Amino acid sequence: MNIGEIARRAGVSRSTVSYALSGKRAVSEVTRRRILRVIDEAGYRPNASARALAEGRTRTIGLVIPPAGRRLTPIQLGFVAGIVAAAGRHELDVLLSPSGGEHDRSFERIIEGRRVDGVILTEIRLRDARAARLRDSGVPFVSIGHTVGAEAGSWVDLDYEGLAAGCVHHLADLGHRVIALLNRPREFLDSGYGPASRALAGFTAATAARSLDATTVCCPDDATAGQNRVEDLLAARPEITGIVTVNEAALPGVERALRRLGRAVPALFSVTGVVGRHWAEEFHPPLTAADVPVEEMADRAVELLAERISAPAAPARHVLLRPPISLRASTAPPSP
Amino acid sequence: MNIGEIARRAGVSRSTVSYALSGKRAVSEVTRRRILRVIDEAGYRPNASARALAEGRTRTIGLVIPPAGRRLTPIQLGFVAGIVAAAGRHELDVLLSPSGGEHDRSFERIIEGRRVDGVILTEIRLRDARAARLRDSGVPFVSIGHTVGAEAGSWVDLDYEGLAAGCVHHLADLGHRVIALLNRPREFLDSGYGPASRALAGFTAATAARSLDATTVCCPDDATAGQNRVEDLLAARPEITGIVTVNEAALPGVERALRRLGRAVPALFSVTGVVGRHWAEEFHPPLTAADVPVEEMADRAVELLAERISAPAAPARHVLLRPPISLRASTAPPSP
DNA sequence: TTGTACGCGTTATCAG
DNA sequence: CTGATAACGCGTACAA
Repeated sequence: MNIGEIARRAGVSRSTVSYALSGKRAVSEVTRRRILRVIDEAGYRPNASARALAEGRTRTIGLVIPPAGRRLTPIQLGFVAGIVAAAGRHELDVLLSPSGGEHDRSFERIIEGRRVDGVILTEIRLRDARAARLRDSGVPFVSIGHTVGAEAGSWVDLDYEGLAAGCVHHLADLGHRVIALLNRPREFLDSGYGPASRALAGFTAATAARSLDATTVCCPDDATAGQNRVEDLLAARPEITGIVTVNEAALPGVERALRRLGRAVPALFSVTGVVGRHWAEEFHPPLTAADVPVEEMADRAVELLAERISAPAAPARHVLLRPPISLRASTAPPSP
Repeated sequence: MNIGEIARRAGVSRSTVSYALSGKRAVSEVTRRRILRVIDEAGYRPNASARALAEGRTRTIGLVIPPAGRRLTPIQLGFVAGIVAAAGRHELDVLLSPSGGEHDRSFERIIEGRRVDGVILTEIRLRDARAARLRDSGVPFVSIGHTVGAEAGSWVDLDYEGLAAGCVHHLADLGHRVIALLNRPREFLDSGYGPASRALAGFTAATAARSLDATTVCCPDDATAGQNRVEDLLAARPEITGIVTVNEAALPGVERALRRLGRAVPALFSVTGVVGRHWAEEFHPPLTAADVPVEEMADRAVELLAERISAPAAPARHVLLRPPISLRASTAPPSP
């Protein structure tokens, strides 16, 4: 069933059928009703490919995520779910592209074939080949996360610098004097991954401002590494009384390490940081932390992208979110 | 840049350009080279929408996942990542549709607009409105998971019945006489969710066959619930020496409950089951369990779908996987 | 208020 | 071996 057949059955031209459906041109009420009845009887739906071709837009956005090899974290999963939901509210479908490096097949297919009206990039790096590619090709895009010098593109990000500093101040206010930062993996820091480097900057600046004794350590994104790092850290520096972490995947290991070392939380040891709400709630005791507002970030990213698609010439917009630290039960004054 | 312009610059017809690219008709070497050079210079890429229209296929598959409200488990995330990767190997893109209930916007958009050549359904239910809808509309589909009476469609599934039985036999062989099944949430069982009901059936049959004292309990998909369920279970029936679980999200809670109750694993208590490898490895001690072969299931699902797309009339195929139980460190003979 | 023509890429067909 | 043409299916600028 196609629009021509509907037109034939309704005794009108194809354009009249199209206008009756879109309302972009006046169609007499009688004609419109007749057309709609025929459409209803025939169960006609416009073909998306033909529509995309004629309109010059696909009503689809691309969502670029790290390839399957690198394990997706629950936060990234949250972005995917949130973006798909938000896109649905804008009547947009989502094409998933697992692309990391330079010339990625699925990424190229999507861009070159103009399969999408815009792209959302996640896990953006300092020099991001995908962002450069999108700029060159003129496809509107928004990134979740930003890098310095990326002012040209729109982005949504978390103020890791301010949040890490906020955590430091919280611990300092409670009376902690010797604290540590449990950061993301070393490679992430080295490759200029924003959250890792900005958390480090915020932590360093705030501990200096409060004259705290500060240690920082990188940690792979898994529980075993988290356990090892914390055990090593407290063996080397037993005087540490609190940890700020931005590595949520390490949390179960942090919990285990502290238990094994007899550092009861929060009586003898405080833990805080920036993590997904799920992880904060699963921690024992529940973690006092800035919850990553995954859904809000996804919403804003889609919103920004929808804007850039409809007005590509408008100036880029930047959204830097700074959620509050949710007081739960993992921080307290240090034991004397 | 379009194919007509390429044809003009190369001094050939549009069809020759197309044939030179696809190889579906012989084109002289000289002409072909000239065309390819022009294409290269102009940076021409066929428009995917126009190609989809002409070919009558989109080179895209739909992946239907539970909506964002219901938390996605790491296994589901694994399916998404695995399917996207496998689809990429078939030169297929993936359109994500978070759809659960009856009339879901994004699902309808995808099906009615013929935006996809086929669909992969996950989290399939006993009477699945989406499966019925796909059957009616004639869109090829494959489901991950199956229900009785769904013989008409192709599917890939895990033999939860055999796997649960295998876990029971493993515990029975070690000498356990009183064991329990920690199942998925009660609503899942009630709504005819296959893995939950088949695990229950396999567990029940095997414990009966081995004359074991068996208890079964449902458990919401989270750690806190897991802890509560296990604590309640062992308070009511302290003689239980082993647990079979198909609820991976509950595992961190299971670990906590056993520790609190002083049931050292595996010396005093055994734990086994069917869970994603990641969860098995994060458990302390590492969990002896049948690892859900997420990647293989994703591969097979895409493969089956590719077959159904190319030969829709061919009979449906069913793949029932039964991975081995990986011996790690969480089971041992019961203490005397 | 309605109809016509165009654009997009692939492919079958007919004609060289 | 190559070219020309039409059809696929839609939205929409433009003409009537």
